[in-house]
Amino acid sequence: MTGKLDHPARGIGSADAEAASGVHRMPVMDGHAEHGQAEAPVQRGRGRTRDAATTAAILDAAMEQLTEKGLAGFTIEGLAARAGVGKTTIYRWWPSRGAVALDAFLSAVEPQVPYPDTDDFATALQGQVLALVRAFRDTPAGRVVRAILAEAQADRDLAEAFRARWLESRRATGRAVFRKAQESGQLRQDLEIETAIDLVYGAVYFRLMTDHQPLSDEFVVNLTDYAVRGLRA
Amino acid sequence: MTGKLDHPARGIGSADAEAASGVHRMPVMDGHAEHGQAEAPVQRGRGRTRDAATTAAILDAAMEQLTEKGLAGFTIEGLAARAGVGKTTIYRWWPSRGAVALDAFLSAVEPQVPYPDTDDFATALQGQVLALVRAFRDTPAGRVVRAILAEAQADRDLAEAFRARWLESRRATGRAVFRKAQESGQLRQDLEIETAIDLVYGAVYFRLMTDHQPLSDEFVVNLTDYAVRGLRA
Amino acid sequence: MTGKLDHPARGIGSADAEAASGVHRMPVMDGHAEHGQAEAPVQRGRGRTRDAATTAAILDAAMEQLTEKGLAGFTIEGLAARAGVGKTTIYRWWPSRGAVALDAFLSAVEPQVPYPDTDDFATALQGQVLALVRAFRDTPAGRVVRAILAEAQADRDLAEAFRARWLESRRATGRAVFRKAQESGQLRQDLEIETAIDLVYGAVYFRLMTDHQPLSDEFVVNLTDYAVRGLRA
Amino acid sequence: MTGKLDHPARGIGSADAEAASGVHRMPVMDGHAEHGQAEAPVQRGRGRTRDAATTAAILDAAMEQLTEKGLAGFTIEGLAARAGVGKTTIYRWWPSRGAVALDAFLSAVEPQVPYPDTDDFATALQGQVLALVRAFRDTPAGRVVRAILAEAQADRDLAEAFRARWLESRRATGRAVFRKAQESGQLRQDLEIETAIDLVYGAVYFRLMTDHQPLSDEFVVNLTDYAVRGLRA
DNA sequence: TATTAAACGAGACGGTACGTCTCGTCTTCAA
DNA sequence: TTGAAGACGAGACGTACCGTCTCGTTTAATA
Repeated sequence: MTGKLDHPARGIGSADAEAASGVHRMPVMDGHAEHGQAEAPVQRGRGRTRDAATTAAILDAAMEQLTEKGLAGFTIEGLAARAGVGKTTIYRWWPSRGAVALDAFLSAVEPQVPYPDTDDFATALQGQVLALVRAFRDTPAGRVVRAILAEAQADRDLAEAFRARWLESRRATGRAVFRKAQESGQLRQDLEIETAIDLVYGAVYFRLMTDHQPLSDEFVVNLTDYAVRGLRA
Repeated sequence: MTGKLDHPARGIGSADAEAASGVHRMPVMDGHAEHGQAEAPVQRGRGRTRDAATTAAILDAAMEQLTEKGLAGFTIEGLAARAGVGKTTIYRWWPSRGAVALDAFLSAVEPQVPYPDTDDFATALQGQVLALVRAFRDTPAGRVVRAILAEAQADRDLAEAFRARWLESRRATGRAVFRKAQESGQLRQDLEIETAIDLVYGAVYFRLMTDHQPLSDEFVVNLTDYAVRGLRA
Repeated sequence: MTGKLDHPARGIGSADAEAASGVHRMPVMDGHAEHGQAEAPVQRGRGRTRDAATTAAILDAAMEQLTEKGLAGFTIEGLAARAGVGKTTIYRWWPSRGAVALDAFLSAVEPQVPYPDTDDFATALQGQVLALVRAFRDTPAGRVVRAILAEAQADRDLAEAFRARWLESRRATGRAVFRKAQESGQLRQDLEIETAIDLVYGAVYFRLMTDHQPLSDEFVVNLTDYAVRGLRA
Repeated sequence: MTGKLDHPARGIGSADAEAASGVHRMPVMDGHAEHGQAEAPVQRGRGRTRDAATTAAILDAAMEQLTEKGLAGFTIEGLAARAGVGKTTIYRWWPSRGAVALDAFLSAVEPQVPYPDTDDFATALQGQVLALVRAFRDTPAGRVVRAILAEAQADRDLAEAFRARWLESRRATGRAVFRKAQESGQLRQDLEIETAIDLVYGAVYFRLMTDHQPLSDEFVVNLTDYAVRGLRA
């Protein structure tokens, strides 16, 4: 939790602890949200319990809406209509459209994206970048990330949440790979790892956002080749 | 002109010819707009002529508004009020708020940004990246570019215009430097230049957009160091 | 309902049935609207119910605005501001400013306007015309009717609504008086009643609209005198 | 001239003198405007003289526009476009759209509408009312008068001009007929003539404005019949 | 015959109001 | 208490015209 938001189960935040444990807790319901760890539905008080189907409908509708209509057509009102849900229900659980988009994105994409387990740094890096680029290029994920990043430029909470729940979660994994390669002598000892990571991924996000050149496989091959040469011992 | 917009002097576009010639024609008036080449104010028919002061007031107000209020507070209505101008006048010349932002940005930033003229590639690159990073970090330019890029995610025309009038215009210069270094043997012969450029600048724009790490001078030093190593012969 | 408007409670229409029963159903809420007959608030589904205070505020503000500023100053925007209400709320219930004016007028004037109960036709007629003329001359009603009639020249729905809800409702009463006088031998048997009514009231509305001569009591006396002579057996 | 308007040849006004002489001076150009009396074009200074064709084009376009599009579609901007004329030219000669409409109406309708010259009052009256009703019913005149009257509800100058240049001009003729009939004993001696005129014409304008019953020939026959009975000695 | 001032077309300009859209909040009823 | 429905105040959107103001061009009386 960022602590800035007063609602008990709001859809933005939950970064620090998760980053450390590598586990991600979704604000969405069971089944959709849980990954590797049991979690009680937190039953408070008496009233009607939260409807898992409703939450799922909202997140699914969000992905569809974003994919079909793009950022401009992604409104809370339209989302509510598409999901067959009251606006109140959305506002009860998420503070903004960006927060919904982020949750929808994470719940859809997170399950994917493995990390090739190789000892060869070059192979591992290329494999991972290729997986990311293909997700951005061939699935709705690209469109959605663009939307979230755009939205985040005017929404500090969303920016922070995206950083913590997507970027940092992936960087953590990446960082480990870089460190292992450093220890095994494949990368130079004095490497500034954050900059090194940006060297590779910055280019990917840059093409995603500006689209000035395609996110081709060839691009990934060249990019990782140049990067590995630049970072090795 | 992109040819997609029917208005003779609309604020987005003017890409193709300019990219080729390296000359940029602003939709704004003389003085503001001209760079190195005489240009007729394009007298069309009779009517009252466009008011240079008004255009300037709008662009100035746009920079102020964006800097102070950010993307969220940058509305056509607010801009008109601040510039002391009718909304109609803005819509007459620009198709969207993004287009105004782009023109305002270019007319404010373009005059700056030199290119260090050195034969040493590493020095030249570092110098230029440093200049860009400092502009993004220490002037309103960074905020404005973020706003434009965000806006461009939902506005294809703006995306195209930003690409053509800012990115491409700068890449053209950069490309020349990369090629010269290639010819002098400082860079490998089979270099895929577009990817190489992204290797460097992608990281800069990534940090600009996500803000996960600061755009420090040290970052630039490391970044260009790694890149140069990765790209050399 | 005229059936031309798709909204369940739109401010124009509701003519036919009402004319027949002499009962008028306002689109406004209870208290304001009901006249002599119980009526369910038409509960549709769940959502928040219409706010009677808001409706009243709008109609009151409409009367004030029309009275003070006249037709030219009677804008939806100004009305919303004066009533402390969002424009949306007005557009939700009325299709045009004319419709608001009509409702405001009817809800303000309807409660008044008795009909002298006499067996003498001449007396009854003069009494009623005098009441109408005095309302037009001495209360805001005149100004408002002029505005509505003006607006109706370019708005067929409003014209129809004004006809049905004001004119026809009053003609129905008048027609009865004329018929009774006809049966008691005070008026000629072959009287074309519609024309007869226009003979009297046409002159009143004519002076209201053109103001070429004052709507004086003396005018009413002469007018009804001439008319009674012209229509008697 | 009303004296309220400062422009030398403005399209509203010219009431008093004309009413007295029965002659109507149009602010429009020769040929179109003059009726029975020579009039100097009032040449002031040297410049280019007013273009009769332009004026005619504007008035013709005004009639067409009003007839086709109605009051709502009758805008200065649209009129200028249709007439192939600059807005300035219209504003130079008329203070408002109502003024143009009035001039257009008068220049189109005035030439018509004779007055049957009979000694029998009933015949004369019926003849004239019939002519007016047919003009309102079967020509664009009706539509245009409705537009002008509507506009006049929010434009005192137009109201005054309409009264003086159309209503009063016709009443003057009518008054003479009523007086002659009074002298010849066909109408009662103590007749209040203004009211008497309204008795007849009020009904016509009422039906024109409200359209609650058709402006049929039969209506005219009954109307004048009842009126004549009511006014005779 | 050249001058010159008004008329004229075009259209830029600061405004106002339009009617629509979406926001985020609030209120009501049903589950 | 959740959730769907939807009323509500707020305010920006992009458009249409308003009436005023330059512009450059045309036209005809005047000097």
